[in-house]
Amino acid sequence: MKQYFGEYIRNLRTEKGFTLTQLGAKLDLDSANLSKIENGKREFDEKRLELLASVFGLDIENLKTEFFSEVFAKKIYQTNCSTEVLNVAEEKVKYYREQNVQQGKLKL
Amino acid sequence: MKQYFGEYIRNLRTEKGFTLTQLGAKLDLDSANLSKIENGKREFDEKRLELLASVFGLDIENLKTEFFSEVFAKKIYQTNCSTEVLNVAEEKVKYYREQNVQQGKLKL
DNA sequence: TTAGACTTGTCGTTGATTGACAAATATAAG
DNA sequence: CTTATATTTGTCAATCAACGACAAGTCTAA
Repeated sequence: MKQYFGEYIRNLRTEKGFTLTQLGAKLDLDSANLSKIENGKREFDEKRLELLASVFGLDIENLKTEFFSEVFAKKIYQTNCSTEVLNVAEEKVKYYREQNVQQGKLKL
Repeated sequence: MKQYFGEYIRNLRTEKGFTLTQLGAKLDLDSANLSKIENGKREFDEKRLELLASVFGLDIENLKTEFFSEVFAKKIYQTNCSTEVLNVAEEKVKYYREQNVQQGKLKL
C-alpha cells in the first residue's frame, strides 16, 4: 500500500461519506485532532486500532501491519538506520516466540 | 547476535573490567539504573548510543542495528503482529528515502 | 452571507520515563 | 567475622512528550 496512514484513514472516511466530526465521534476523537492525523501532523494512537477496524469492517491483522510498518519505517528513516535492522528484528521475534519470553529477561 | 541488549552491555563492561559506577560515570548514568538496564528492567536510552559506541570503540551502525532490532522485535512480540510488518516496513523505508520525505506528508 | 466542513495554533493535563537516592543483598579480602 | 566494594531493588519526585480540548481561522457551497 503506497499511502501514509493518515491518507488511508481519510480515504476510508470519505468513501463512506463521513465528516471529521462523525468519524471523530465513532473513534472518540476531536474532529480537529482527527484532521491533524489525516494530514500527518499527529500520530494515530495505537489504542484505537481495533475501534478503527470495527468501524470500517477491516481485518485487524492487515491494519496492524499497515500501522506498525509505518511506525518502524519512520524510525529507521529518522535515525538513518540500515534496513538490515529488519532482518535482525525478524530473528529476534522468532526467538522470543520460541522461548515465550517474559518480563525478567527483557523489559516488556 | 543472540543476546539481549542489556546483556550485551554487561559483557562489554565486564570484559573491560569496569564497575557499574565506572561505566555509569562514562555514560552519565546512575549505577543503580545501569544495573537495571543490564538486567532488562529498564530501557537503554537511544540518546546514549553514540556515547556507548565511543566508550567501547564500537561501530555505531552495528550498534544501532542491535538496539533498534530489539525495540522493533519487542513491539511485534507484544502486539502479536505478523512479521510481514517487517517486509512492508522495508518497502516504506525505501520509498521515504527515494522521495526524501519531509514533515508535512508524515509526522517526523 | 450564512452554515457546515476543515485546518491550525495553543495550552493544560496526563501518563510514562528518568534521575536520584536509600536500603538491602551479594561478593571478596583481610 | 567484619569491613569494603559491587550490585540489586524499591521508591518517588521531576521531566517530557503525547494527548484532549477548545478557540479561531480558512475554505467551500448553497
